[in-house]
Amino acid sequence: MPRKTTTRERLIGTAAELFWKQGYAQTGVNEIIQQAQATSGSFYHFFPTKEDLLLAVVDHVAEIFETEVFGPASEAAGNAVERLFAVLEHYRQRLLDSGFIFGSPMGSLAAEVSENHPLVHARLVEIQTTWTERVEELLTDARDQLPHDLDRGSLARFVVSTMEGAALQARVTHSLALFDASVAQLRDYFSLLESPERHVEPIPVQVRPRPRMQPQAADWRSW
Amino acid sequence: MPRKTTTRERLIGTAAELFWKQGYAQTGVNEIIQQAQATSGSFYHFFPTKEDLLLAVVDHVAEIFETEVFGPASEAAGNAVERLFAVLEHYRQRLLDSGFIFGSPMGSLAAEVSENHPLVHARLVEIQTTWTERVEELLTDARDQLPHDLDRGSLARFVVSTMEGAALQARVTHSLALFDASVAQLRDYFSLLESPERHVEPIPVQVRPRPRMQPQAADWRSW
DNA sequence: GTCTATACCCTGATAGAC
DNA sequence: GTCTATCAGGGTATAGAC
Repeated sequence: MPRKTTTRERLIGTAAELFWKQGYAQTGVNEIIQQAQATSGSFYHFFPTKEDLLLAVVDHVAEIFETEVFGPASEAAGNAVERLFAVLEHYRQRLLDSGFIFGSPMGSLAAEVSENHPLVHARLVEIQTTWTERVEELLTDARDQLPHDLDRGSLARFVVSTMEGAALQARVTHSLALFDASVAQLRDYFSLLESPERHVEPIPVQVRPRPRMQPQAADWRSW
Repeated sequence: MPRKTTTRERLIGTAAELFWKQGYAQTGVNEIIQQAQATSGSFYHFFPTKEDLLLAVVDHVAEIFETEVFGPASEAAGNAVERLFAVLEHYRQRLLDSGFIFGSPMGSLAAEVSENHPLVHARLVEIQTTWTERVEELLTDARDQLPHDLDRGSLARFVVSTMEGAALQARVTHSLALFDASVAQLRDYFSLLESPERHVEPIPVQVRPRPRMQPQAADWRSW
């Protein structure tokens, strides 16, 4: 892999950064070309339109999450819950390394782009779904540490929402305070879930079956 | 208040909607003018530049949150925790009424705009801080229902992050599934916090003082 | 305060030589 | 695959009459 960076790769990489920093619409093609040290001709050779570049950037981001956030975390030490928090730790590191521009890159792109670019929007939803499934898998691996009546799908969605919200706010405030607070609270929640009085083994006799959310969530119709 | 809508108000209102839906940069001034049934001349009479309109829109959104999300919730029935969840319920309603456009309006604007418009960015951070304080006040009102050693600032940040993340994702997926799941989990977390074995009164003798997050969060340096 | 008309620039995109 | 030169169109903003 001593191969040098190709023009195509440079274009995608710098476009990704500029899109995170300034948004898609605010970033001109010329700006990308200039900063990637390419030319107009080669740009339109690789990407017939700006939207094609956007799609490539989205895939690029998905790849980063795979290779630098979820991937490494799944090989982290400790039990499944620890691996889940390793995901957050890696996210945090990306946030820090990028000077806070890598905050909810999917979410903010989606917010800007969803209306006018259905193709891109569909891809973004797809990626987000993948993340939620990844988290749910980790929760399934951790099922023995968690209450047996836990709604893992719901908890996975919660984790992803929190992750994205915290990252977005870290980006906006240029500070990790909110991100760290959120992670700490999430850890506290997990430690309560893992506590013995809550963690009843799948034994017929159930100790004080505290009513879970679903019943009283009746008025929160889910669509 | 039978006063008719002024041109200025119409401009701000439609601009707000268009900015949420398409983003700031993707929305042309002409588009706003047309949809608000105004004209170029009157537009630039009120707003010397497009950025000035953006500032007005941001304030408008803050006002909506005040009058339709936080305000009504603070008069809701029930204890302080219930009032907190009333905030989320009102947010949910706005999300629904707007056809999911009103999802993290501050967060997504901030993401798009922060780099190039320092003034707007500052205002957005300020507003976000206000929300966090509002939530923290509610938690303070609810202090008797919560563990006495609870870090309320941290929990408030967590609630806001979750709220924003869930709203953003509701918007992206055009579904309340993630939002509702997040609220349900948050409720579960609160119910665990409120549970008797956790809720030790400020009595010298403390029952099984489970270590809270702060100690083990040492490596999560907060900036 | 509101209108019409228009200036001016930067945008994404193309053509065709090398 | 890469370059330079250039186009057509939409962008923000202005001028000046009413």
